[in-house]
Amino acid sequence: MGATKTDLFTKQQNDIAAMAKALAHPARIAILQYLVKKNACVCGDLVDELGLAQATTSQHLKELKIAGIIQGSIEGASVCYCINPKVWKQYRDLFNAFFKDVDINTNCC
Amino acid sequence: MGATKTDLFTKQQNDIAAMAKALAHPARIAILQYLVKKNACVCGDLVDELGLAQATTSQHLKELKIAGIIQGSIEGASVCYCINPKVWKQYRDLFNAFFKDVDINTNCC
DNA sequence: TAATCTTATCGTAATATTGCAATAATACAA
DNA sequence: TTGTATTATTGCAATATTACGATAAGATTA
Repeated sequence: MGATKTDLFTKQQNDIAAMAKALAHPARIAILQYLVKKNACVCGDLVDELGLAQATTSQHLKELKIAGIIQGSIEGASVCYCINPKVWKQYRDLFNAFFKDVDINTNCC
Repeated sequence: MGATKTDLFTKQQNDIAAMAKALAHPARIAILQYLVKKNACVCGDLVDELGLAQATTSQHLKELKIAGIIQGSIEGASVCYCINPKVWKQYRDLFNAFFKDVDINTNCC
């Protein structure tokens, strides 16, 4: 026990949950907002931006990379990160599909 | 160490992360999709629907209730659940705001 | 080359989440 | 009242996440 029983659910349900999990930490939200705000590659200053230890920041970046929503490229001694716009749009579309069209009058409890 | 350092981040960042966390499990996605599909109060059959133990299902329902996205009302011996449309729309709007307007050409890495 | 800078990874501790059996609590039926 | 049905809570074990110091790996500089 302790591990999520993914086999009980559809691929789509697991996919949505996995995307949500990637967003389920304020540091990762902060990283994504920073990259979106800069609207470009950001090299090196993410550790200063967050206030977390370098190892912790690196770990959050790794999770976002594994989720596919950001990408990094080595630029000399440092690494440049940016949003992966294709995956970003996939996230947006999946969440939009999930949230769309709930009748306000559903409230019957 | 081990606990999220929420004080390092803005209220908005913590709010988005908290919402994402509520959605970050396939069982909770399945519950929400089922309630949306039924588009009404659902009494009692959620345990059969999920395939998880009754205690586990109850725990996921509790998390969704704490997040505010569903509400339950006692109906005799059983409990009826439905989407809280107000909170649902808040989620939708916050995610929409988060995902909107990322230029496809940001990709520069 | 040696020192320095940047990022990733390892190891470890603290905390959180997931899952379930057992049990409690409440409502209803016989 | 007694039994049954439904949901919540408790207690526990397994696993996952978060955080950070130490260290490694690679590039740049002196």
